[in-house]
Amino acid sequence: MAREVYPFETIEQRWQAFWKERRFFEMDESSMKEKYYCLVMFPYPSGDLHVGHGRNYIIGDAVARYQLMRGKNVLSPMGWDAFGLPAENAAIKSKTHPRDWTLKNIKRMKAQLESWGCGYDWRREVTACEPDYYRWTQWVFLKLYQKGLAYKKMGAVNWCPSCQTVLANEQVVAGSCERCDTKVGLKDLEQWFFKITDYAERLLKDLDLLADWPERVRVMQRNWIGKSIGVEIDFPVAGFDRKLTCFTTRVDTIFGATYMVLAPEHPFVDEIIVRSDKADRLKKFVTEVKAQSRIDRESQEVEKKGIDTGVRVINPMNNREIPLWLADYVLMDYGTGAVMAVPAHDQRDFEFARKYGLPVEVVIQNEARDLDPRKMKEAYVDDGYMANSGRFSDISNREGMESIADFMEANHVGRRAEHVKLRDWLISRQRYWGAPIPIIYCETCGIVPVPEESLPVLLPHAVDFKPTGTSPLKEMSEFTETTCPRCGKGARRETDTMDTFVDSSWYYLRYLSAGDGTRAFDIGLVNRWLPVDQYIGGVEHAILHLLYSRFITKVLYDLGLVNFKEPFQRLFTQGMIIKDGAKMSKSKGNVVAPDILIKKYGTDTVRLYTLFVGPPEKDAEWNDRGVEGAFRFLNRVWRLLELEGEIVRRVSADDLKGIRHRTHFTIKKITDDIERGFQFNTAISSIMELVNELYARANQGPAAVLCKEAPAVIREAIQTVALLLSPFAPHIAEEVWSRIGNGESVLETPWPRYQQVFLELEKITIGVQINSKLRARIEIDASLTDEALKEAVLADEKVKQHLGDKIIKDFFIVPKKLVNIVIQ
RNA sequence: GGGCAAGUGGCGGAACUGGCAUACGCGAUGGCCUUAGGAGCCAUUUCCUUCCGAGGAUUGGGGGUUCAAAUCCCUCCUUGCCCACCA
Repeated sequence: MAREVYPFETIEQRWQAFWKERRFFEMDESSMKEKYYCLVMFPYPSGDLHVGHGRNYIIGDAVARYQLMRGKNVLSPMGWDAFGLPAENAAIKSKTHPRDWTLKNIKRMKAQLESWGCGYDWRREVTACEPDYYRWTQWVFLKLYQKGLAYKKMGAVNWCPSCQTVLANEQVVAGSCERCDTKVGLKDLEQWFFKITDYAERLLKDLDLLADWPERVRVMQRNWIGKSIGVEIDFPVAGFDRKLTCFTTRVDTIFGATYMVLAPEHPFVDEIIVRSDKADRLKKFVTEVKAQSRIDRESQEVEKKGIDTGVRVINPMNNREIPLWLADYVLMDYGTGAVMAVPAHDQRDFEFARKYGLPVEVVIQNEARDLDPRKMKEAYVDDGYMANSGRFSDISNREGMESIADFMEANHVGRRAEHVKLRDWLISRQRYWGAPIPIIYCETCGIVPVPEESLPVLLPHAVDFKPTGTSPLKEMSEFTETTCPRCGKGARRETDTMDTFVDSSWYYLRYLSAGDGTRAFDIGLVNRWLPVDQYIGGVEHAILHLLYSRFITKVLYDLGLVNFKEPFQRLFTQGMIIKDGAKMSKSKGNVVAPDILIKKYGTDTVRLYTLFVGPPEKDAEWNDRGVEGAFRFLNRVWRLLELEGEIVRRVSADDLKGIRHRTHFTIKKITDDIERGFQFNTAISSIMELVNELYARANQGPAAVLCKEAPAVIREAIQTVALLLSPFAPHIAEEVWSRIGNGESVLETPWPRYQQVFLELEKITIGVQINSKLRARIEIDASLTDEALKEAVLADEKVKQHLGDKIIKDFFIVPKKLVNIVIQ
């Protein structure tokens, strides 16, 4: 049996064609209107999109449509983060070329985006794996190279000894290679890095400029950069003519240092081994630690282990000799790779000292001054008073920190220093499917950058994939063999490609100049359109992508190529869509495909439900029954067209006041909800309330007298429903508007404005509390004075009943809301 | 272990600056319409008690501030996310 539902299919097709034909989403460079750059994070083209992905694009589209109606010149572009590992995996598995696989997915996903009714300026589409894009990614690399911000050094990578291949962290499953199950180790390789640490301070400080970013994202970035303030201390090594420097944030505990620990990778370790009588045991220890994969090394499960080197270092504060150990818990790439261990006041040192029987000495006392190393079960890490610290004893440890630092600087045994956790950005990938690093190695000239005019370094198309995942570029002489741009002699090309995060760290600039074969971006255009007014994407990119983009922007700023310091003015991170308690994924089999739902209920329903399901910044559970609810609502909206006359015949003068109030209240509410952080869920619920009120009027008895104003007021209400609904359910909104509105398209109609006079009511209902308990509700004139209000409340029968003859102690009035009568 | 969120009906969630808790939707129940209802419309729906007037309880638990607390403070519990040997 056919259900009587609104003809969503024809409506949606018609309006999508109309928008395209009228080019509503093509940004007009010559327009004098205020610009609005609405950017949704460009997707990795992995194949089918599900409703969880859809949330991202639907939010972005709703924002773009709202801003168009606010009269802005909106730029809403879309592109593809098209390089990356999955394409290579697919190539190996199904014998397709990564490019074919990627372009096929792009085609499919583009069709899905269009079926959602999302409007983009497709003239500006960018595809990161195409030469006209990655040519400029290579150009960005050269800019960093010229500034000394791209450099080569040894770096450790996950290595599968059986496949002879570098593995990404995600290819290491429980310490073993995902393909052949061999135990994965670390291997040092020459790698390209970007010197992001040079920008750590600015990346940290400029977070203050990003007041419109979610606080939690700023906190995550701050923690990731991880600045700590402390002191670098030089410890002379007994019997060696050298010092070991360690960094500490707790210089106040220096008198309690009972041993020092080096990372096994520390360069001094080799010197020790050469002169040690237990060289074999030390070598064995170092080898064991180095054999651990990164995952194992950083796992908390594995117990810390260490070994005494026999060497002793001298504490510069008290000239005491303490033993030097090696331990796997000290990392070479943080601080100096050497740690002074204070077991009494650091939990990790405490556990290590207890395990190996090293002394524990209290140098910070608690309030009760009763800390005793023999009785301690854990380290005392709080503030306290200096103890056993020579002339620094008895002052507070905070004071001690400063005094000791001053002393060290004066006596040249240490200095104040800052360290950051942030590491330089390793951009080399031993992969095929990425932008080739534009570098040439020449026997005579050394490392030579490819000249800008020779870009792009093209990725060869005809390649042969090994099942092990080894990059095929290495063995392609037609790629590797070249001539040196400097001396003309034979030379060899770099075969590493760039991390895909490089591609995505500048794409928002390319949209302004997509297709321009002469430059990466037009400086004038970029400076006019950036920073992005609203960036929208998943919180999983809160750290890396956003940090790298900020970094690249700052580098371009320093090069005078852009005039803004931050690329993204406002950031919105939407929550995930959950199904059956878990994130949607193919492997879990809980994916909700949008195509079926769109076919059954139409795009507007899917869009409306997606926005209604919950606050967009939070995770939300998908419920197919809820989709039906959204569909019911849109059908109710549709039927307003035929109910209009009925409502007009049934409304009284009072009803009209109520409807007009509700109409204008809804305009205000929705505008506030959108402006105040995209609260689409409550915005939609208030449209539902307006529609519900119109239905209530349609179902009551006919009015005694026909109101002259009725047709205009009811028409205004229905038109308002269409306009307010249009960012969320644009197709039905257009259809309703075109049938009863005054123009062709809602997109050419200004966003409605509310009138203050209609927001104010003559009669209001207030709650009456007696001793904070609600006892009555009374209707009063809104204009009543406090005195008159009090009188009216006390005259109410129900109130009188509850008051009895009790004495009124206090009478609180909350204007237009409630009163609270306090009695004995 | 650290950091950040969050805990409200059977469910998703609302409540803006401390001011009528549970808007809106889902589900459920009843009615109307109907040959039929998996359409539509209407009504009820936090829980307990009820003589049907109403009364009492309620925002993870406990305590506090206040005329007034989901909201502020203290404390405990639970869940989720991110980071994690960071010296």
